[in-house]
Amino acid sequence: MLASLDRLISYAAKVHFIEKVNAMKALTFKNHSVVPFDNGDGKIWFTAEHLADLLEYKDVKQVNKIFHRHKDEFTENMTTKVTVSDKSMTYGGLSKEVRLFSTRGAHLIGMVSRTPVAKDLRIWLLDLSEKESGIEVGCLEVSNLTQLAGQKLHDVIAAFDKKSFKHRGQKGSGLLAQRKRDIKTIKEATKLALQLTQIAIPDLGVFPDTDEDPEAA
DNA sequence: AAGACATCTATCGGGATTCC
DNA sequence: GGAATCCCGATAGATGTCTT
Repeated sequence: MLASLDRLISYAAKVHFIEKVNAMKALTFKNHSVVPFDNGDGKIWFTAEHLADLLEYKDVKQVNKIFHRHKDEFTENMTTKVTVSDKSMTYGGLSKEVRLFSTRGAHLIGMVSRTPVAKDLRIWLLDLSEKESGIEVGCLEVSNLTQLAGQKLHDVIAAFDKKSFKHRGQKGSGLLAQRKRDIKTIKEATKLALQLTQIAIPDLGVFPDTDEDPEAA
């Protein structure tokens, strides 16, 4: 009895946590609120169900119908199929395959859809796509650092390192090579910064193959 | 150039079937 | 059992032609 109560509380806590996380990630279009599918790659993915809701289709199947009519127009980064654990796609249960659409894929669905809201949805998706792809890690111009001084100089390097790790330091992101170049730049910048601020430079050693969180350091 | 009309094309939506 | 896929009739929207 107590054990099952324990499980119930634990489950309720998980559900509450998931709902809070989802609420934070929810995207709103008109009076529709959708939580993008977390495919583990940091990108925004919509399920056919999401798109059917956004396009105000009565039948969820319409999105898949549209996709199959135009499947030759979709590239790999526009749509993918994943296996999820259950309908909530977040917690336990049976597994099933679900088709996902990226913001570009969703936009293409919107292009061929003729529902009254399709036009507005296309604009919304374009904005979303721009925001998604507009992640600006920026660049660290070592030569420009001489114009900065003191703490400001170190702040700029730390900010760049943080952004670089966040957007390029994740496994599977395909950007680890860029992250290594960033680390090299950060080393140079740090060396220069320390010279400018007249502090002795410790030996930074060889860069590891696996990246570490600059926050954790 | 703009409006009216006819024709064509693609989508919608419901139902049936297939597949995992 | 449910998602994916296929089929088909109705129809909205696109396109081309003609007239003013």
